[in-house]
Amino acid sequence: MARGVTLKISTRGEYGIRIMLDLAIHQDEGPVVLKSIAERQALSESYLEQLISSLRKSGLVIGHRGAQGGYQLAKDPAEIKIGDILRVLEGPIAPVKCVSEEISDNFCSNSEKCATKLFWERLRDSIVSVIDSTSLAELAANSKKLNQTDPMYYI
Amino acid sequence: MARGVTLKISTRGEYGIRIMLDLAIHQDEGPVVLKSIAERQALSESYLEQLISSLRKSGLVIGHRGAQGGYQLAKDPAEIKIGDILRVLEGPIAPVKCVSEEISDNFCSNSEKCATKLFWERLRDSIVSVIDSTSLAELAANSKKLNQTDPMYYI
DNA sequence: TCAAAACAGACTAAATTAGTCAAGATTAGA
DNA sequence: TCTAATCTTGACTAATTTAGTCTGTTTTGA
Repeated sequence: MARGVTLKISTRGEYGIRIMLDLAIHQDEGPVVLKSIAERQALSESYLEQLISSLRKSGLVIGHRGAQGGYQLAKDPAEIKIGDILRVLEGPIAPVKCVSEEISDNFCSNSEKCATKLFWERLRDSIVSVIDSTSLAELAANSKKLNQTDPMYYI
Repeated sequence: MARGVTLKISTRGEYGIRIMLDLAIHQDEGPVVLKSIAERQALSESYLEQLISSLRKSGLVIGHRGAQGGYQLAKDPAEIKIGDILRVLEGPIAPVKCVSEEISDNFCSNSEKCATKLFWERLRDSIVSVIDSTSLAELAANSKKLNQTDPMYYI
């Protein structure tokens, strides 16, 4: 059986980060229209609409309707962590459900005597520390450094 | 939309670890029949057959056929890392495919100029360091410590 | 020989993923 | 005020993956 890949995220999180990074890079150009993001990233505008809708409802971006409208980051890129984006688009971080970040509904009666639970918690904490210590501002700075001679930046 | 959970593994990996831990704990009782593992863990024997088949083909366990048969670990539990089990049952570690542990088929032409790739690599390495630094022997020792007064151990 | 066990692999239902599509609401500017 | 640009909502769908089930075959110790 051709298996996939372990501990992966879906396109929601992956594309969501690209949307946010695009907004961070074009921050001082006024509202950015979704169509231009979709074109730069070569992704479906309809799909991105779905994703940015979640980002807006969660307060990470602001939408301006009507002509001359578009989207903007709601906060300073330094204040937005990659973990924030992933949690909005993919849910709480948890390699297995018994160590979810959200309050559990004690479905597992053996929690206190569970040896693997300690392991899963260790893994979760390691993931959390990486995604919550990286900000959009860092990624944007990296992107500029990598592409400073290039008219078109890549994400 | 009710979303799931970020960076999770499937039941293949989760149950696979429980199988292996069960085998480690019952190591000196001779071959362990799958049925008894299925009963202790309250999981479907048919499904576990599928999983242990992969574990056997990959050389992590040995199967003894016929009457008085069963399964045994192929190596010392201290030599078996959790990462070995996860890779067999779930595939290579990769939060997104462009940073898969396996050789990539350069599907992404922008790799060198990709700011997010550096981030994904950091996340992958952090995950890998946790799963490859924990052995079955450690989990088994933990389990014994947590359940030493209990006639039935829990995993 | 026979019962207990591993082994093989086709099959399936449900859930998730990765979108598409159509219709409406809001606003800036002519 | 009109209208084009843009956001916003949400129902819908095809493909894939997950999480198993089921039926049978082979091997082996007693």
